[in-house]
Amino acid sequence: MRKDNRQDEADETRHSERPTLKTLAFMTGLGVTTVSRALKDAPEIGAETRKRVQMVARQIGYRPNRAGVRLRTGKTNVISLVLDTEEQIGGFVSDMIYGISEALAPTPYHLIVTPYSRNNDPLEPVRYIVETGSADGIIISRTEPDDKRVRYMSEHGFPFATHGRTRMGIEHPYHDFDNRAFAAEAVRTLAGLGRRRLALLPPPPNLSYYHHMREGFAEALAEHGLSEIPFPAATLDNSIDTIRASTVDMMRRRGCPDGIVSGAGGATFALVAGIEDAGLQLGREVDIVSKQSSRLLHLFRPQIYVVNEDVRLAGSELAHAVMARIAGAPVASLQTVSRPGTVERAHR
Amino acid sequence: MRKDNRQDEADETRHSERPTLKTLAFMTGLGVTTVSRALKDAPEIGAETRKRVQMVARQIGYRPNRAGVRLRTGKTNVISLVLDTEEQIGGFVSDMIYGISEALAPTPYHLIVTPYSRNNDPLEPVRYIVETGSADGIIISRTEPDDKRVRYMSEHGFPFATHGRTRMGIEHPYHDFDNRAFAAEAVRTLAGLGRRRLALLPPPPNLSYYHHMREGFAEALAEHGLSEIPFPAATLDNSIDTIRASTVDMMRRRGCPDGIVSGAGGATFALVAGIEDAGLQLGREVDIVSKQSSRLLHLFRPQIYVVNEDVRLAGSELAHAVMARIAGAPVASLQTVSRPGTVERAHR
DNA sequence: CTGGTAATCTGTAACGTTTCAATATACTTG
DNA sequence: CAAGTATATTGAAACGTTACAGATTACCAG
Repeated sequence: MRKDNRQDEADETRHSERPTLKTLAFMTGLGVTTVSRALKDAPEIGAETRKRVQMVARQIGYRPNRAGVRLRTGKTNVISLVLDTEEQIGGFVSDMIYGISEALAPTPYHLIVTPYSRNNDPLEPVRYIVETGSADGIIISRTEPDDKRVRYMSEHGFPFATHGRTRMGIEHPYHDFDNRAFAAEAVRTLAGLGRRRLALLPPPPNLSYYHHMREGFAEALAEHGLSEIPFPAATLDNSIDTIRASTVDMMRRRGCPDGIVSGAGGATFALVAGIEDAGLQLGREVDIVSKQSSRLLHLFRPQIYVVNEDVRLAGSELAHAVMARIAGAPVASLQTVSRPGTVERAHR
Repeated sequence: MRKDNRQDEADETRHSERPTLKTLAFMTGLGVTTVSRALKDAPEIGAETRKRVQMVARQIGYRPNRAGVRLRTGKTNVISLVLDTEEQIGGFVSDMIYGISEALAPTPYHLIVTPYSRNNDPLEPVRYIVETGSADGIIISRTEPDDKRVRYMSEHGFPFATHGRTRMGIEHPYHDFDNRAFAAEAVRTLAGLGRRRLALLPPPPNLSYYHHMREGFAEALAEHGLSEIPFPAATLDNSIDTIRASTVDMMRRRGCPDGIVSGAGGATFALVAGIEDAGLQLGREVDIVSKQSSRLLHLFRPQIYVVNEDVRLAGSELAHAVMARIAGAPVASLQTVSRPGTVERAHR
């Protein structure tokens, strides 16, 4: 008395429905278990059977039901990108997403975007994902030297990768741009132009790369015996108007900087506007070296010196890192830092 | 002989595990079915029981298991945003995502990003989602007047919303920016400045809003008795270099335009660079009216006249539209067009 | 009282998958 | 040839949820 009989036949009739293991089992005359195993190349399945099953599966376009797998195994095949919704000007989010997508495309993983507002607790979305198991891995950005989220995910053994490094004695996968090298190189460039009094427009001081950038800046400053003019209360996170006003303010003082290093392309727009508001001219009274992820700065003002950051690459690296981590790869192999390219200027 | 007894007790012990309906059933002393129904306010559940269950559920932080729901009901609680990965310069993707996220945040829906390469068939990702049922609804952009994807989803009764309208006799939810009004208003502005020979930098001609923009452009041109100078083979999709080169080419000819309408902020950067390459000056020999989604154009060149498009709003509208469609709302109520704001210029 | 009906509540099955323990078959080996 | 063993295959159970068809109780009309 095979009660399955009834169902197999029913299965046969529902033509338009999506094929399941049961469908395959019926078609091949095998049991569901065998089919399941054959599809994942289990060793205890006969070579011929395996081939036969896989062939039929491909023919009828079988795709494992994600909900079924997820329910049974807990594996979601989802990578979650956790983002803050307070748009940074000219943000690099789209590039990051494209990079991740690119890496995920040939895999069974899907990308889901989990937002949080910067005024809320950044740990919250992470905790939600870990507690509900709604993803297999997480990618975060805006990493801090001592990062709650990193600690939390580490303690819970949850796979993740960070855009940016930490300094908390926890080893974890990351990808980072070498902001130290960038800042140092930027200062050297300005020194080479004869600039002596430099200012830095840095990221907010709670973020890891603030420190890297500052270190590189300070290091090269000392190296060339230059001095720093402090930027009054402005960071890359501020609005265009804030940065612009802050810049005007700074540039109107006596002893204003003759060289500025900017950590992001969007902010540099505001920076330049401020400089010009103050009646100064780029390449004359001041020079700027700026990082950028888009390619617009050279069009904006050809006098700007530019270092490109490939955020798309970062996204791709991060995606590969989380996946490898999920697969159990050792952390040490999943930490990459991309060196900045050379400082470029528009060739007109 | 209640075989469940064993399991209920086991359930009781696994403290750290995530609560399920069974956990709730055990705690309240009710059956799993009752609990399930109580949580969704089914009418056949006693008022007191309902309250009791919901209270306990809230206390212990019960969250329905998505895989369970999905497997049983087919409901994924996922909205998929289908994107092409060929980055348009200064693309608005991040804004769109933020807008969608915003709308989805207070709902059980998650956002998943499904990319496709522009050289591949754009129908493919859509078909994948529909066939595998991996989302409850889809949002697409780069809508064409006769759009395969729209036809496909319509025929399959799959909920979706498009960024941009179609002209194929199929009613469906959409959100669009009134590009016709934008172009017309842009032309009027240029006419008001005494410009007589206008060029349009349009989107690629296969997209719907190409036609809208062209119509508005042509209409206002006729209205003021102005003439069009054709833009040689450039669209908003082209690279910076292409647009720039194309612009130089155009501006060096006799009878070059004295006014240009540009459909996107990113392209306008290239456009301006081209104009200046040709030795012309903005506000003197030429004026530009450009749409933008970021706020950078005024910083770039204060002479540019700008119309802002709120892509974040678009995202939010689209998300609401799909969700409403999923819930069965009539299509007619889910079609919105946002009117452009006034043409602005930097006030220095 | 009897029989009916509304109001509450409940067990079972099913969604598609994988894991476990078991079975059937063929092949060695002493 | 008995007994063990490797090979190939299998059904049942479980993951967490909801739909279905019953069950139990209380109440009311006749």
